[in-house]
Amino acid sequence: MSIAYSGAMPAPSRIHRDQVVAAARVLLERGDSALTMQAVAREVGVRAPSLYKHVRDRDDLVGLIRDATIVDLTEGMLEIDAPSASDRIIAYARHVRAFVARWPLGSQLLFQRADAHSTRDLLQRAAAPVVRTCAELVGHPHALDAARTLTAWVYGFSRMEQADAFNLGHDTDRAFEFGLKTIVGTMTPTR
Amino acid sequence: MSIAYSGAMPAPSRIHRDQVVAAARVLLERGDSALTMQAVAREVGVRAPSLYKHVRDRDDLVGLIRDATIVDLTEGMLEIDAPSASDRIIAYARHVRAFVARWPLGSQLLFQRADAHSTRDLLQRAAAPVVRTCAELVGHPHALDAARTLTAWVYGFSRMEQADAFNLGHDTDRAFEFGLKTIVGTMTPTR
DNA sequence: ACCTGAACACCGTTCAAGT
DNA sequence: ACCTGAACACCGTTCAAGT
Repeated sequence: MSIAYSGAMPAPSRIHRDQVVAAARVLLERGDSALTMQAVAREVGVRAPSLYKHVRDRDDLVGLIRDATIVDLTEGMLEIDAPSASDRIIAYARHVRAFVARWPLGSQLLFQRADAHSTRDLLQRAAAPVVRTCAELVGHPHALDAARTLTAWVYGFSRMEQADAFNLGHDTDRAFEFGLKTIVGTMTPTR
Repeated sequence: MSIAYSGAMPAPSRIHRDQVVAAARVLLERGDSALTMQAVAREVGVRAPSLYKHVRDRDDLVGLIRDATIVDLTEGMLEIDAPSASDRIIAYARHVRAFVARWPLGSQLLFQRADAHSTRDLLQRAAAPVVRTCAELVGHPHALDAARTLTAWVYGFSRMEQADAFNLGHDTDRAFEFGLKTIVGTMTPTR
């Protein structure tokens, strides 16, 4: 045997917090009431009380889901690399829409009141690529305002779409592209 | 005594469903976990089991909160009456923002998945004034698209604001007016 | 015909006891 | 040092018994 091992050695953790959070994210998508500590525990092959070695309580777990969701979204944003700034903005918006469609419940946590400083940092990091690209398009003085306008719209639209509000159902893609063109149009004056 | 009364007469309901829902709306704003059947019951002066004469279960109650919230929002919209169409659009947007600020948790229900047909109808009725005014501004072909773009933005912005996301804190009013001017600007070409 | 106490199921959480 | 069964508190919900 390659590694010295003693039977009296403390038991190494069989699970990692990331696995817990990942399992919880999936369960949440089956509805808020599906996210029970027992279900999460079963999913990671352990009993419910063991989870409290990795998360403080259920609220803490939900907070961790939120953080993981923001990080996941950010990673997708960072993979986007289009030549022109306006193409990049468009790609960002489409990515957010697809992300919300993939994690409808999880993405609802994004803009839930967040007191935790760390969460606010993560949100800021997620927004950075959009703000940067907006700066290229409209200059620094209005970059932040423009980025917020785009973000608010794309988030709101995606949420409405998931809720199937306003009978958006019929032609969602067309409706999305209309709004996108409208918003991006204000950043790229015809020349 | 003015009304004939018999002691054997069935007891008339001491509470009305509207009171239950109204109490529940207020409790929800203290956090989702504050909305317990017992708390609602206490608020209307009754015991928890009695509530089941008026609502099917807790999920049903939340659905009723959502519906009442939409109706409340709609009533506020209908009170708005500005001379010019663009002034009305601006007033609608500001009203939504103020409404979300007043009912942050309740308004989160607005764009939660709704299967109930009645809820979809209520949402449509809430949107009607905005759609109508957009038609005045941009003509019928794009009225729906324009209304959706505005609605998505104002809802998204308000939600971000309530979440205190992106450190919006500093100058929210200015940020809101910037976005509003941007969106309304696309509906009222400078002439 | 509404209201209630008692009872039950289920979930979050703690903790002493295992390994 | 992690894991677990047992136990407890709390909440949603049902129901038989009151009026």
